[in-house]
Amino acid sequence: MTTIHEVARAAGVSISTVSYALSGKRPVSEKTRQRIEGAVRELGYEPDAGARMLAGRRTHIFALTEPLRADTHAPTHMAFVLAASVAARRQGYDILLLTDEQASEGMNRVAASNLVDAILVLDVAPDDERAVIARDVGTPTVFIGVPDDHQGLTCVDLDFEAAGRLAVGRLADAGHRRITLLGQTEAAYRRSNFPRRLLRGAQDTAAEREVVLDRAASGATVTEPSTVRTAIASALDRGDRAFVVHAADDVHELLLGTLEEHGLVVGEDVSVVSAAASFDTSSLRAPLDTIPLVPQQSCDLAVELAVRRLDEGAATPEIHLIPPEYRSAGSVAPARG
Amino acid sequence: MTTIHEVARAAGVSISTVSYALSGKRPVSEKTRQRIEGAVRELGYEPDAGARMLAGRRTHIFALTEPLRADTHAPTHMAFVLAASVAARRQGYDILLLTDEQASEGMNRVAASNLVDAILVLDVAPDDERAVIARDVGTPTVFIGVPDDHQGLTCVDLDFEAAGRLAVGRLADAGHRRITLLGQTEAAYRRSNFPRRLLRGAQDTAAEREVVLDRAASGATVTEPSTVRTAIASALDRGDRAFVVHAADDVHELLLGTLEEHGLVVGEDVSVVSAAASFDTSSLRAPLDTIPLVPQQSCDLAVELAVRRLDEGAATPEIHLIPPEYRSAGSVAPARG
DNA sequence: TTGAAAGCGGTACCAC
DNA sequence: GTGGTACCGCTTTCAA
Repeated sequence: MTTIHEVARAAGVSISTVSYALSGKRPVSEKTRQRIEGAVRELGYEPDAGARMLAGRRTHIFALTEPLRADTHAPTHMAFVLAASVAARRQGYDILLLTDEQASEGMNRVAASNLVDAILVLDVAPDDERAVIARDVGTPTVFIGVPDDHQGLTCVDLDFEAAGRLAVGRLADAGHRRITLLGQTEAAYRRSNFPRRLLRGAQDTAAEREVVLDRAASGATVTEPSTVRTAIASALDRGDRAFVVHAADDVHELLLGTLEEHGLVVGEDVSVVSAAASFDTSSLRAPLDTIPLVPQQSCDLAVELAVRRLDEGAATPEIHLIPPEYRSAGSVAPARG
Repeated sequence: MTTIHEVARAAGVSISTVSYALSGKRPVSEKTRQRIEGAVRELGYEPDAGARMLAGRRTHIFALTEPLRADTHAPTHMAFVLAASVAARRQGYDILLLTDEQASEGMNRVAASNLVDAILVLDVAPDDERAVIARDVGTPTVFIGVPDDHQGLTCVDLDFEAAGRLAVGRLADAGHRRITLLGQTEAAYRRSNFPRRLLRGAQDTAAEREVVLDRAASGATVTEPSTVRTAIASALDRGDRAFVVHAADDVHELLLGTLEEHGLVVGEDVSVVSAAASFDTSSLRAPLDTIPLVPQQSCDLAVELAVRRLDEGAATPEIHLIPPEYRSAGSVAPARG
């Protein structure tokens, strides 16, 4: 194992100079810096993690807690884990996983042992027990998602309410007076609060714009194709020709397939807006207007907030809602007659 | 922050006694142990991770590398990550995530900086570049999966070949002379080697037992419902009444759905065996004979091997293939006519 | 059965 | 611009 002493000797300088050359916390003459960097490369030096943690006050590790409930949508979840990991690495941090029971219990453990510099919280539930823990661990914690009681917490999330308003607003703009919100499973509305937030936004705008908002869940706990098809058929019977979809990719496929079966062309006979989808909607059979949920965006911000808190000391905890963005793809048509 | 000194003072002993009382590496009288444990609990003492890493030679962290290719099956992958995490925790280890580019690059980094005690490798490709890295990092590495060139590596995996043999064997036992293997996507056969291993086992036994083995892939890169349906219809036309399924849950559903549409009852008119499924087959519309792939089993073994290597020094690298287990559920019927 | 003390490999202060 | 060195908090010899 190469130590900083060997690097110092090889470069003919003291260990403190090596340390400063690498951290940049003190100016080092160009020449000696070059020599040090040469020695580092030649010896394949990498600072010992344990020593760095002990001497410095940074571990360069973030914890990522994820309960992984049985009904977690795996692809979306993986996208968030990946995004968090990428965001952390960009700032020089590694991710330590706290899954399952460890999601809560582990928070205290890693905080008490100074294993991590900050904690990122995924898969946030309305009554998330991690909110309580976050308030009294001394470790900076950032929620990616917003629990009902978010007092004193730092949270990052897409502004789902604004997304709901935006989706309904655009359809209302196109002249639609009846809109169906094809939403998440019923279980999701109970388990998380972001579906409700989107719904509220949609309802508010519907009321303002005086349009009727019909609702259709995509199933009880998992997507039920027959339920979805029936719900869509009913909507069409009612005369609805505008849909806001806030659901997984398979529900999108089901909607587009069912509309096709009914001989309706998206962007002509019917209008569809996909809201807060975390997957790539461009792989669907028809291009859809989208208000995307970009995991990387949330995670980048979360990491940035954590880093800022570490660098600048205590910051005001607050909710950071990312404004939704509307991407047109021609799936919204003017209402007819 | 509570340190070992404070605990020592509170218990009226020296810090070394505290250390030994907690690690158990030296006998400590019952009385003093009680006092120390009391102090620990009262002060909420948790050893500093950095100090432990530096002084001891253990970080109590395992790295978990997962490239997360675009076509990774998210639910299965998540099951493995969770299983690895649980297995590691049971032995007192935390999991550090190395995703994406870090999957390879990170291995060297965490090894050189002594951030982890061992590395677990997920989502193994036939020509996995991590095999090369594993051979020359000084850190014990265990593959969950088997790359083509596994010389000098420690690998853990289900014995897919045996699983293939077992599945075909049972169907042959039931008198079937034509069997269709409804397999993975074509991309999967290129990207991983476990589908090929299962296929080879199936083919071997088919040859031995003189049964015809037909093949049907479930799609090019992702499941294509129409492709699957067509393939099943062809198989039925050919007179095949026995299926081995080695694919994701949606393919299982498609098979069962299509058989139903054809008026065939599983366990009576047709026989179906699900091989190496990592999901819960009991939630399918019909109970299926299963040769399960249990992530927890592989991960427990992988962690055990890693721990053993740390405790006992170098061990012989070798391939550990977990014998498949056949679980009957009445979905295999005697062949007719 | 217990204690004292020498490191582990860095960081960052204090001098020069 | 550079070097010396006192820690950081724990593990583990060595001694009693």
